[in-house]
Amino acid sequence: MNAELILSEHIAAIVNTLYGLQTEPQSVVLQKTKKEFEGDLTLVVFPYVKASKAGPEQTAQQIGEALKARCADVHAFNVVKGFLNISFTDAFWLQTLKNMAATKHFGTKAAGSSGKTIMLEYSSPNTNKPLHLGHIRNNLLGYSVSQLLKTQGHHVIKANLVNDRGIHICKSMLAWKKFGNGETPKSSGMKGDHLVGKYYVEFDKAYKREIQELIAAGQSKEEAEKNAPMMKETQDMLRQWEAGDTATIDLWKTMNGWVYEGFTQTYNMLGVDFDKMYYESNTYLLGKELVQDGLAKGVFYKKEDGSVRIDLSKEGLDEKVVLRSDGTSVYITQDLGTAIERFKEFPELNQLIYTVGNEQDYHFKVLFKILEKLGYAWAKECYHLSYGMVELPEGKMKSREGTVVDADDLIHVMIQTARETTEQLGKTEGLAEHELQHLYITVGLGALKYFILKVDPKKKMLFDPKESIDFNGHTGPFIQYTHARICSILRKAESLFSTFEVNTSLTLHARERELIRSLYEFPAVLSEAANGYNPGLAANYIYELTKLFNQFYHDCPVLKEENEAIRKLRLSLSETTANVIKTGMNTLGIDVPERM
RNA sequence: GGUCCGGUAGCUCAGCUGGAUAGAGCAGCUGCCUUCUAAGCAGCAGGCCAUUGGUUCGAAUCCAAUCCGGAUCACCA
Repeated sequence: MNAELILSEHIAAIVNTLYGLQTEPQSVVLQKTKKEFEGDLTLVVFPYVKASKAGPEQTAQQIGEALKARCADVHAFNVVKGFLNISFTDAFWLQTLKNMAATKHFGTKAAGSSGKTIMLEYSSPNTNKPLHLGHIRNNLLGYSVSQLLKTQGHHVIKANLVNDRGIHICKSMLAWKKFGNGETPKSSGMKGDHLVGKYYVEFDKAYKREIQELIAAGQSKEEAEKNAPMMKETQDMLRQWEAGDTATIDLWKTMNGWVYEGFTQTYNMLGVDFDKMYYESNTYLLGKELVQDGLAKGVFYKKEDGSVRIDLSKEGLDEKVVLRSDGTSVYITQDLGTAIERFKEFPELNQLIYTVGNEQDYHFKVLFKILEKLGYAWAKECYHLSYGMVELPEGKMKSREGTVVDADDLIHVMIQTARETTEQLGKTEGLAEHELQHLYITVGLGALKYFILKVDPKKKMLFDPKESIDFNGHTGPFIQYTHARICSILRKAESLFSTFEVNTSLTLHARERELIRSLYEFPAVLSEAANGYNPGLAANYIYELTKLFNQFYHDCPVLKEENEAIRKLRLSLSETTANVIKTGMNTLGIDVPERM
């Protein structure tokens, strides 16, 4: 029942007999007919004019006539220049709708049906400061891609590798010890991650003061940065941590605990979750033994200074250190170790995806190349889901300059705006208080998530805090609103009519046909979005579909339609549209309300 | 400097495996609520697809060069 498949088989056969070609059906290129022309699918006939020894119009005419003669689903065709526009019969589209309406979870493949297991790592925050807008993009993207992969029948393990150790955490710890006076989230009323973030800023202030003093005392900037007591103490603290000093470890656990409580709240608001938590404090030593392995295999080599390196200059990359001269490992060593560990832990793993910003493109190139050189066959199944930075009108967000857009603040503003808008419109009488609260969250976050996910992940995106995120037009709430409208019809219809059946001998209204055609594309869109790791494709499709529904809604009465068969068709069409909107938005992690 | 990514309406973005007159939304202007939710629908206006050359029946799309912006090239993570 696939429109493209039907046509391409017939067309291949036609051009082969007519023009003596040997065209495969797969190589017949069809495209959606442009809106301003009559038709469903369009064949560009230029590739065949040489063989047909006729002009483009004539060739198109010939193919069109042959097609209509041999394919019962083809209703009509027209030729514009070299373009053959083909229309299917209404019966074909009605049958298509009937099938879609009868398919449970239309557009998605059954869970686990692909037999593929994919680990997708995302979020991976540092525990020294709260989440900001950049993390939001990461979280939403990672979660959405995991949802998209699931629609293709893959088993997905969502993983979060928390960077819970290192010099930056020690900075917050040191500042808290020095200036904190025992402050806790409880005593301050602050969310734990924000409290720890506050001391990270405190550290920076104190550190900068010390540097200024040392410079004033005659040291160079570099010397001052190295010699500042705050920095020395932090490094001491890191050493104590690594040595397992009880007091340091206790403080570390306490403060990380605060951060986790805060993160959990933010994750819950964003509606993202994880199947597997990893902590760098457990994994940072991984990968060291691998260095021996790499040396033995001749992949790595040891320099005179004792450091171990790999030369990737032949691959167009540089020389990369994998073990410092003091024998400690660097970031990439850990990453090598954890990757290998994960394939050991999950032998069924087919793919490993890292959701990390494009500033680390180079890092992942090197990482995957080293894994390949070490002889791991799965190295080619590692993928860097790289995304662009979120920028402000002034440029990049800089935490030190206080220009970051805080995740919790932004979420709060979105929910607040959703409340104000909803109250202004006043369409929610009868909803209980907890339902209203839920609605504000759904709409506020719907706006935020859609705003971020509709943009191609690869591209950097701009966020202007002065212009709040819209609720009209190409937005999440527009789509949610349409869904609520459909639900309203369906609620009323339920009490009136029992079944929404499709009579395939009806004549379609142009709006109906457009809508069915759009619904029909849904499975292909989901698979394309999943294969390209691009939620933006799904987001833009849902918007197009929603716009079409609103036109249909405007032009075609549903409940008020007097012809029963047409009314039932429209109800079925409405219901299928609502399902597709819901399923589609679900891949974006966006909930759709039944009333708003 | 090497490598990589990007440059489409005033603004934010689609379109990029070559196809018809380059699309949306916002902002601006104009209509449409006694009729299934106006968070909607319809319309007007807005463009040298950074520039130049090439490939061909055809280029926003592919190639090259140039200009502009960003990232990266740590014994940081």
